[in-house]
Amino acid sequence: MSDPSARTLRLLSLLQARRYWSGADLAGRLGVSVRTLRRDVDRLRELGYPVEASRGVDGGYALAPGAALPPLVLDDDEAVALALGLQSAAGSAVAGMAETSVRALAKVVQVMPVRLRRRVEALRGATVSGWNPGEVADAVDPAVLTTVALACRDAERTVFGYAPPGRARTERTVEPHRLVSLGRRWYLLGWDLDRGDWRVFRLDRLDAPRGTGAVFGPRRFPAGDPAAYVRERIDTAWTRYVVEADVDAPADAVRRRIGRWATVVGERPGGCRVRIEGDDLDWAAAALVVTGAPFRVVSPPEFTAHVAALATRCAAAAAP
Amino acid sequence: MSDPSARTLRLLSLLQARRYWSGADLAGRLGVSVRTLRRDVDRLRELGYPVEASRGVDGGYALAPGAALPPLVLDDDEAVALALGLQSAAGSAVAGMAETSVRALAKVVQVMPVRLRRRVEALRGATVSGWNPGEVADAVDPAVLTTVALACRDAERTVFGYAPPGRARTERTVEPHRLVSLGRRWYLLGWDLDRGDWRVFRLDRLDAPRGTGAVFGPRRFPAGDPAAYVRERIDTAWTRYVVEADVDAPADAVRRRIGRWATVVGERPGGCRVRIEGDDLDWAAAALVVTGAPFRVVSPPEFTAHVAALATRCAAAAAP
DNA sequence: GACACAGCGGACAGGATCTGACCGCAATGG
DNA sequence: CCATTGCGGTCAGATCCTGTCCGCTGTGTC
Repeated sequence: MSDPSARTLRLLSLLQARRYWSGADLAGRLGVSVRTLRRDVDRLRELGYPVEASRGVDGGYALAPGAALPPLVLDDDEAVALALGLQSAAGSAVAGMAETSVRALAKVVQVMPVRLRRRVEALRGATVSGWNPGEVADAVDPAVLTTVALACRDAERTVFGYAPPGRARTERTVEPHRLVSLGRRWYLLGWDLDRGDWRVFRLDRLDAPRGTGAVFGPRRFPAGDPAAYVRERIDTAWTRYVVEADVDAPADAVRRRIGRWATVVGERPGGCRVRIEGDDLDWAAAALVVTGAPFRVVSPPEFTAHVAALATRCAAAAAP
Repeated sequence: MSDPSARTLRLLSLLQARRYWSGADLAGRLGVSVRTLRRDVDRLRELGYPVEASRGVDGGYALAPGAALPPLVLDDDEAVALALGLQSAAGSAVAGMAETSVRALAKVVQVMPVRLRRRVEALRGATVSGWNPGEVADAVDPAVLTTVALACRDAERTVFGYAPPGRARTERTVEPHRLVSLGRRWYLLGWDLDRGDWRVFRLDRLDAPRGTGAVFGPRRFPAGDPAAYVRERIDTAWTRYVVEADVDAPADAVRRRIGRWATVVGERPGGCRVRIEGDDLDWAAAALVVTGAPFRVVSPPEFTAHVAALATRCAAAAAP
């Protein structure tokens, strides 16, 4: 361990693996004298990573939170957990969070050893995403997601198969521009080389993407905000409904149980009104079932009919 | 940028920020000659990070997956996404995944700048966890989780408030030993200094934990496997039920929609039998509702009654 | 097949850096 | 008051690092 730069990296990882280190310990681990260790610590501090030192008996060093996040040194298990966590965060509904998660995920996956990638694949089967179950069928393969994200970041020409609804699968060659997450779907905005025009692709209809290795120069996207462009272009025909219902349970309790899917829009003693938006009436009904409380449908009429049908369905299910 | 170790770190981060770099670009960014850049690249390779180089026109450098994950250099947004992702992964049901996620999360949080930590806090409110809603009330505060995880890792004596069910909150001083995740609850196994014995604490009943700074020597846990010990000690009295039902929908479709909560235990043409385990009958009923298909309750009798009640509840809800 | 491009790596010399040793000093806690 | 532990100055010698120069080797294009 003679090389200073290797040692600096190693020191950083040691300081992340355990909080408190005595100077002698660290010096021993790095195979240098304490004096040199002190110099290394100084170097880290100059690089902006605040290493705190305490003197006296039980003194030692600890890496404190600083202005910037230091390079994270993670072991195998942690890396796998991270990849899985980011995958689930990629399905998050928070604006902007999904894109960022995918970016980070792509970064990690790019340099992740193959054996770890295999572990992630294997575990992904076991950990189903927490998405609205009605949408799981449309879920994007994380491998596709990260491949495309990397291609966007690196401006790398990409080939993939694409199957528009009702039409045959074709091969496309595209200069990927931006990934856009709308609702719970992912879209790729890119310049279609075969068509010679900007196109929007739904990621769940896209398969086997691979970079060609060819890097393209920056092509200006003319239409301003990519997200807005995608929003205009996509098929907004799928039924979108807004369900409202009165629930005979305190707003707090309701929020606790179904706050993820519903918003409380009105409150009264012992009850509240909730609104559920989505594109699956069964799901809305299920949410109201989970409250465990009596409720009354306010709107829309289709939902009233749906719940009535559900009543007979349940009655039949409980019949001997 | 004269210091080699700073430069090495920076090179690593550049290689993570973009995939392909030409030698000249990298040298320019680092403020050194191409020759020195080559030497730096060699250094990285010696450290075990496989930097691939390609020659000829459009040649350049790229960081490839190697034997070990290189230190990850993340920007602010990515770090926040990572923390949120790991938080949700900490609620994952996959064995062992939860513990690892928490460990990684603790590692990140320890060195995360305060401003980022605040952003994570703020966003956590917005992104509700994907847990079984029936359990959200028992959710552990991630701050508590990470603090305790760090204390375990660093063998740091810890003080916290603890409120056993039905008894008053008391202050405890503990040498934390292991975090155990069982079902969807978290437990801390530790040596209670006041009681002079090993104790198990439920993390959702624990508040305001803080390290005392005192590091304790390794105290051997005598009873073998901590997880088994905790499993024995905890209150297993909460009702646990197993619901089975026949659903008139193909197994594939059912799995796609409610695979997260139910397992398909039998298959027949056009239908299948599912099993749902948990501690909330409403939740099981909701899962069946989400299938959108007719079903029949097989067992247990309580559930038949529950579904019958649900039928009347729905009928009432749909009544004008 | 010739050519340009871009990475590879040897050699070299001057200068900068790094290291361990030794020193006294400054907090800290018992 | 004392042991412990980190801090930082100084020094000398060894080491390294850097830019320059050069010829070589793949790669893709014309």
